[in-house]
Amino acid sequence: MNPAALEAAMPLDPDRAAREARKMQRSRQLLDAAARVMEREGSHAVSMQAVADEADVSVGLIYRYFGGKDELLLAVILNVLEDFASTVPAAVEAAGDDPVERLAAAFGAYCRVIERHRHATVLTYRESKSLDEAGRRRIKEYEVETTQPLVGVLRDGIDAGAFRPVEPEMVAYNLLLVAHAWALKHWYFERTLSFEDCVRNQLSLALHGLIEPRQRRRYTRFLEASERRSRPSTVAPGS
Amino acid sequence: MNPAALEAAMPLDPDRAAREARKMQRSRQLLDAAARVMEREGSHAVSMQAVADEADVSVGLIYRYFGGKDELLLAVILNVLEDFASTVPAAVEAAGDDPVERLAAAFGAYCRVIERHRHATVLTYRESKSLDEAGRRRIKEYEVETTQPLVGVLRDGIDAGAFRPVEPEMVAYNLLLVAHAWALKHWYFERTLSFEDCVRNQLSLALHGLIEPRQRRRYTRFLEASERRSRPSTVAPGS
DNA sequence: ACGACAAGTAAACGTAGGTTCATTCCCCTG
DNA sequence: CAGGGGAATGAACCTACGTTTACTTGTCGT
Repeated sequence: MNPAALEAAMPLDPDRAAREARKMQRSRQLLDAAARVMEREGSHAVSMQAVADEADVSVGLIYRYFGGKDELLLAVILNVLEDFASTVPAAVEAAGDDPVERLAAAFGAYCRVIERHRHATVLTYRESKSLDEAGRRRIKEYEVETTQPLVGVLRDGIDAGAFRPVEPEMVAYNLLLVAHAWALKHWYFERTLSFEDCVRNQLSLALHGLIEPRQRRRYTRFLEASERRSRPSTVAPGS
Repeated sequence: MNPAALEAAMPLDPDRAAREARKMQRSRQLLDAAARVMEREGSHAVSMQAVADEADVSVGLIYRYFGGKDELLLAVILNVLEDFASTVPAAVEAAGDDPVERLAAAFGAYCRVIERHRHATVLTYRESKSLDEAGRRRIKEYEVETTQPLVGVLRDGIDAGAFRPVEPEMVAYNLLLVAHAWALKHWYFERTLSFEDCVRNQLSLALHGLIEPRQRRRYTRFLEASERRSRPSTVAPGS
């Protein structure tokens, strides 16, 4: 019997419950501190001391809540993935039945999670090396899982004739990558685009490659965003 | 007067030249060893000892050729970028005048460089933190520079009326990202795709979003690759 | 008020790994 | 053969950091 099962067996103890709650709160605090510290000094690797300082606690305390640095790191990363898992499907459901609307909602939600956890996202790429094989597997599997809403939306859209018959898994992962790009290449994109503009442009670009040509006219509002504002000069287009 | 200038002033000294050549050779050897060692034990951070062992030299020797670990890392990364800078423009030139052909050549060349240096590429994401600000800036600027061929091809294609009027910088960077994805998410893509198939699919997908609708019919050979082989089952497409 | 137990602290420890340096090796010239 | 100088070695050094642990503080029931 694991602790969780035991707790479920006796849900009445208020003392136990209160302590659990405070423990959760502390965990969150530490997690947030860890996320924040890598936001500030993005260049150095994250040291336990730095996390402790950020959270205004002592180093030793972290070890009461997390088994070690690996576990803390893993927790930060999983925290992001949980945000995907709870946010994206909800956004899709709220978007109605139209496949394009649903895809737009899913992608938008995905991007917004990234924006919320921008630095934790790059952490996934930077520090996943220091995790053991089990941790890495867990992250990979969870990441694949978070793309399932996108895959579903794409598949439905294809079956409904709104999208071209592409490989949904591949396209979904491409969308994931483009979303990650906002975190990974932030120094590049922020030079010319705001977050919202970036999302709109990327979505428009993707939809141009996805939507079945005959359906185009119904979705012009999604498709216009990525066009350049200035016309391409006076050169005659007929080559 | 720096050493290079001095050497240029007396190009006749064969002794000096021979030494320079041997020095270069050793540098390459160490660089290759560094690249290889992170290929083998991809998970751990790369230790100087490991690099030394791989190159069959002593640790101390590395410091005769590189100022320290940072410099070695930077050299490995710049080495990849140099490959882009020398390979991609050549491929574009060899591709003729057609904008789509040129883009396909540029993207293909880009991807092939990534494949050649797959592990060094993920290194760029993983370890760039341990570089100083100057090193990181250098990498960023060089990276932007390597996308210029793509930007040029896109811009020309737009002016020629072959591509839709998109933002060339953004699309170019998306292509770069999709190419990097082969290295970053190799564990995912390799499950279902060979390298060549992946490149073809990605290119096809991108072109579907790029090519001016009226020009489509001329480029069907590029556009078919990303279609699913099996028809989407017997579900009636009319929703 | 007083033990008892959880919550929290900070100094000490251990070690991995980057860097240095005294020494040895090797080749070339006189 | 001698000796000089660059190439190469690897053991010793040093620092940073993850982890442990002996200790202090706070809280609660009786």
